Amino acid sequence: VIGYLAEQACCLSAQEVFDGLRAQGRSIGIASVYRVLDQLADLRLVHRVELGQGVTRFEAAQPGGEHHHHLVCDDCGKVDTFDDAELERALRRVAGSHGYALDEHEVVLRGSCTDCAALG
Amino acid sequence: VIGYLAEQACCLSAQEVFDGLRAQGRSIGIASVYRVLDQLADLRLVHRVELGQGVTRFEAAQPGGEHHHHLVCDDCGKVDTFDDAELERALRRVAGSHGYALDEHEVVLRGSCTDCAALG
DNA sequence: GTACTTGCAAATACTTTGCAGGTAT
DNA sequence: ATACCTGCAAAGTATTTGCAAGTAC
Repeated sequence: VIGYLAEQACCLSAQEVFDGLRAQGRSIGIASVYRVLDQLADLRLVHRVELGQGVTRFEAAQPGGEHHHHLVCDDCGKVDTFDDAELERALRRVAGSHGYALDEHEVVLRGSCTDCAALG
Repeated sequence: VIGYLAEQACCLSAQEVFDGLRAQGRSIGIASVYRVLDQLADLRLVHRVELGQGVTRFEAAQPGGEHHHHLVCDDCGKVDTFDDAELERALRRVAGSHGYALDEHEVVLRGSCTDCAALG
C-alpha cells in the first residue's frame, strides 16, 4: 500500500490510489486507503495537497525534505510541478516574521498552460 | 448578499455566509449562497480559498488587485493573513518560466502560531 | 482468549441540481 | 405569457465511521 504511493510520479486522489491498487489485483477497501493515507499524513510521510476541485490529493514526501509545488491549468486541468529557492526563502521569512513555526506549506498557481494559452 | 461578503474581514465558508445572512434576518437558502458565490467567483469578484479542511472558503477580491495569502495554525485553527512583494515576484517568475499565463494563485502556510508554539 | 487490522456498508459532510412558486417585463 | 430568480428538498460527491470477520500473539 505504502509502496504504491511511493512509485507514483505526482499527487493522486484517494480514489486514484484505490483504483490503482485494485488494478494491481490487491483487494483493498476505499476506507483502508483513507485510513492509511491519514496515518501517513500524520507521520509526515505524505503531504495532503488541495488543488481545488473539492478533492484531496496525496503525494509521497521526498526523503531529503525536498518538495515541489503545483501549477494547475484551469483550461485543460494539467498539473505541472516546480520548485524555487527564492520562493522558499520568501515563505520562511514571512512565517518567521509572524512568529509561526512553519510545518508545511502549499503553493498552487492557476492559469493557462502554454498549450491552452495558444488556443485562446 | 454581495454586500455581506464585502464587509467581512477575511475568508468565509459558504455555511458561514449562509448563517450570517440568516442572522441578519434575510431569508435565503444555502443553495442561493452557493449559486451567488459561484457566479461571483466566475466574475473574479471573489476568490475561492482552500485552507484544507475539506471546506471551500470564499473571500471578496480587493479592487486594486491586491490580495493576501493565509497562515493557518494547525493547533488552534487560527487563520492569519499576509502579503509579500518578494513572494509575488518569485511566483510570477516561476509561472513565466513555465509558460503559464497566471490567473490566480494561492499560498497556504501551515504551522504553529506564536501562542500554540509557546504551549508546545 | 485479547488486541489489532481489514473491507464492506452505512453514515456524514459539503456542494450541486431539480423544481414549484414568485416577480418583473 | 415569458423569462428569470428564489428557497426548499432531493441528489450527488468525497470522506469518515461502525462493525463483523480475520489475523497475530
